[in-house]
Amino acid sequence: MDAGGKIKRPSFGRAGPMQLENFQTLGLPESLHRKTGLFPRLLQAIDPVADIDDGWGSFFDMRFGAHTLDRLATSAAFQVMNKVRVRFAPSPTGFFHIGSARTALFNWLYARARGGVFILRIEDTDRTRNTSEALRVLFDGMRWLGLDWDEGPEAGGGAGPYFQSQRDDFYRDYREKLVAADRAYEKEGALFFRISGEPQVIEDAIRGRVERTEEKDFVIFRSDGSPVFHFVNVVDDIAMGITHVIRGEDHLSNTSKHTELFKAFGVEPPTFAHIPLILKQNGPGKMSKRDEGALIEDYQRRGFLPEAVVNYLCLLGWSPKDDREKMPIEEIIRIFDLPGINRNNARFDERKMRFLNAAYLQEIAPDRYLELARAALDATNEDSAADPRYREEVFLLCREKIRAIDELPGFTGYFFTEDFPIEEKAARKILGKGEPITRLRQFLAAIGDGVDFSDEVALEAIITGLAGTHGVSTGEFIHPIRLAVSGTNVGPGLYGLLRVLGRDRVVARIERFLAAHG
RNA sequence: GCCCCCAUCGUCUAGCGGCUAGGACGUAGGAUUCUCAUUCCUAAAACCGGGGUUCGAUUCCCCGUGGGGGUGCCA
Repeated sequence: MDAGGKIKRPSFGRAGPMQLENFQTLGLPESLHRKTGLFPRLLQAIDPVADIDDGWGSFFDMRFGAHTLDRLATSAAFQVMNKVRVRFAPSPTGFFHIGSARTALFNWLYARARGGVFILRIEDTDRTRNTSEALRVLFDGMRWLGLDWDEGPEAGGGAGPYFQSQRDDFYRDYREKLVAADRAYEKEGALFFRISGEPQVIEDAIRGRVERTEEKDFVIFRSDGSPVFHFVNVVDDIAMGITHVIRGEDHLSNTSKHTELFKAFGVEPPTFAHIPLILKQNGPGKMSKRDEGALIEDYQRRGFLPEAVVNYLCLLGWSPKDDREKMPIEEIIRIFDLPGINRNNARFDERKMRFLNAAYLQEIAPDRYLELARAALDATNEDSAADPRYREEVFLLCREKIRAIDELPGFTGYFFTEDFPIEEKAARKILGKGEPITRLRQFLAAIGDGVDFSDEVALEAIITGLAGTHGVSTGEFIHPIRLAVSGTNVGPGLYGLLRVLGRDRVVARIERFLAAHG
């Protein structure tokens, strides 16, 4: 301990195991160090960057009987003592930006990882646009991603109201405190905050120590009487008992204003964690609303799977450190922590998100997939007249080919019309070698005597039988058949394709093809 | 201009003094003798530069450079 009666914060490194010397710095019995595998988790469960004051001594003096430290870290009593309260505080703009979504996600993850409380607070001061519509976009997006909030609009909670537009009483009270303490003064109609001018040191959970000195007094109430962001943000965080402020790095430079305010109110600032920004896919700068792929509702509309979007967003600035990428959210919650977040900005890459989406898409329940597929095709109206059962067969068949639902319409065209084009390039490639016309005739002849088209195995047997009989590869049959029935050389496996199209379509299409090309 | 943050393949990342610098997306070949946008294998592909510290730096420090952010009576 130093003269101030406080133990200096030990340097744990970033989520690494705790060193013996740090251990000793905390004044803990050396024997406990043998449980070193448990300590990092315990310490992180408490707070990776909190000031270690003498509360620690008494904490460790408490006896938890036979409880291991591991159990202690997750015990109900411990959780209550150290309840994490985080908030996501968006301004309803009518869009749900992907960067905002990730900020919400990291807050939510942290709350869930610590058994804490996730609060949604709406920063709707000086709003003029259609707020209810903007709120709907936000709530829909949050719920779609699975980011449920414990306190906030439509959820209640004891620290409300959760709309800044309804918190004028708080702002007035806190304003009075500053005026009474001579920390605020009026000038040109606006109310200015009188800074201390002291260097503001923040121990960022991600970046470590950051020091910045605020140099000018700043406005906290406009001349029209309305409070500005810095003020309401801090007041609400105090009033709502926020313990950890997890937000974008674009706020890092503002944090010195905020710590000035916290201190002016006599409140110890919360732990800050400034997460890196998401940069646009192409070109310089952070992603903005105008950029391609910037909006959550866009992915929702295009039929992306929320678990894939969430998984991808987790990987943008955070990693499990062990090469895993596709992970269930429960597992991410289990190992998520603040120091594990990167410090550098990350460029958004829709291709990788698409890759993850494909992986999830192949494993979701058929009913869920079909629902998404129907919605996507309803938009094109291409298949409106088709039999519902047939539609489902088509969608299921094409699932393996697509990475996201928005690619589905590109695969289904020829299933729903007899007037599909024969791709010139594919035709040239396939008709140019072997004896495709002969093979088609042989195939027609072979299926003439009652092959069961609902049986892919039987269909395969026909083709392999024909290939064997005529001494050619199965491809000699497969490629021309695919071309004749679909007009292209790419698509689902042939036997499934034939099964779904059914005998009537297949025969008619091949005959028509022969008439045109034979 | 001033202030703050950051820096490993094209992209997302692992690495916390000694490694053939690992994985993933994407890309290029090949395989699965059915295409392919699936799967599998292989390949190309990175430590921004310069000084230190050290027996030894991708790793620690400093300076550049580059990128990002802030600097509103926006949030």
